[in-house]
Amino acid sequence: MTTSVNDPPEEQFVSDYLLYLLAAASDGASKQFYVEVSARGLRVPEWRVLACLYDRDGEMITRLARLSLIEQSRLTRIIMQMEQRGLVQRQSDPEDGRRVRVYLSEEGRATTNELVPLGRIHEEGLLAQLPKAKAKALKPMLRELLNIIESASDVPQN
Amino acid sequence: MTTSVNDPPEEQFVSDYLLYLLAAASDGASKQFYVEVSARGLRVPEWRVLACLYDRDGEMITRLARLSLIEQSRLTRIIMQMEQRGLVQRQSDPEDGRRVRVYLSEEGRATTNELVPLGRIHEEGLLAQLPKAKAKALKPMLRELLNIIESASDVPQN
DNA sequence: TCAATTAATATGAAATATCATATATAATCG
DNA sequence: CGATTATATATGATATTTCATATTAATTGA
Repeated sequence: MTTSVNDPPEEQFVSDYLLYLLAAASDGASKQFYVEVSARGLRVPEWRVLACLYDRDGEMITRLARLSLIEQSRLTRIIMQMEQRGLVQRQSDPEDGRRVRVYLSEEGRATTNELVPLGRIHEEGLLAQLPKAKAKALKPMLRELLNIIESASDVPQN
Repeated sequence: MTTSVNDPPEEQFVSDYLLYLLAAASDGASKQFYVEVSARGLRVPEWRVLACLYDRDGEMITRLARLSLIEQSRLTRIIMQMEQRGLVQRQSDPEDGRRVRVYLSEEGRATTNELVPLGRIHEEGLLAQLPKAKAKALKPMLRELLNIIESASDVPQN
């Protein structure tokens, strides 16, 4: 197998680099689902917050930040915006006045209840295009990788 | 197995959501490698650009943007900064005056030549913590997923 | 109990990103 | 050819993000 001098140079690194594959897959998948997210006037970080609250309504800012992969001071401002738009309500924790707990509003819950199933459908749609065995193996593998990564930085997450 | 009323509520969605697993793994892995990146005065997007140029020195802005997962106007400004700092040089394509081709400078190449092997080592370190079979399967699986994602939006990438 | 320390969130100021669109060049086609 | 359309990059204006640190509340331990 020969290579013409005018062919694009072979990629040696990026396209086979784990961190690239992860970033590209994450980015691409997220852009796909952005169709649904943006149709509801949201951006991806806001959707992530809603998804976290779907699982843990009333969670505090710091933990939401960890779960949603958003830096704390940024999340604080995102939550403030979301409160203005009526998607969530903030309430300081009576047991620890430092904490601000974030709750879905009616509207926020309605939107979330729409998006979560759509997210599952989107995911199924992606996995359905993989051979069955691989589709079954992908998420457990990512979870295992994630455990490895998290145990390295050993901040006992959330 | 019972659940105390005071246990944190079970996560139902996020921690098992493909897009979360991808984002969290990507984010976490990238943060790990950021130790090396920041030690060289770079941020992650700049490192991504260097890595792309490692494979394709002289690539044009638009394609670099696709490869490095950075929006074009943002990349334009990043490249300008990197040129100021002496990491790359811009040169307009003699065959197509609209194109700006980006080349590694000596210094840029030196830094890249340090980081690429470190990236490989980091990757190996991560994969080494997975059972062998899974370590072997992970990247091909991600590549397959990425193909699916890219073929969906069918902009014949780069 | 009251310093001192730790933890949670907010905020100011600067840097960066985003979105739409301008500009410049190239390609197409009547 | 010359007009029209398409492509590549840059830029302006605004919004967002970041980083360091301020503020407020809780915890610890002398």
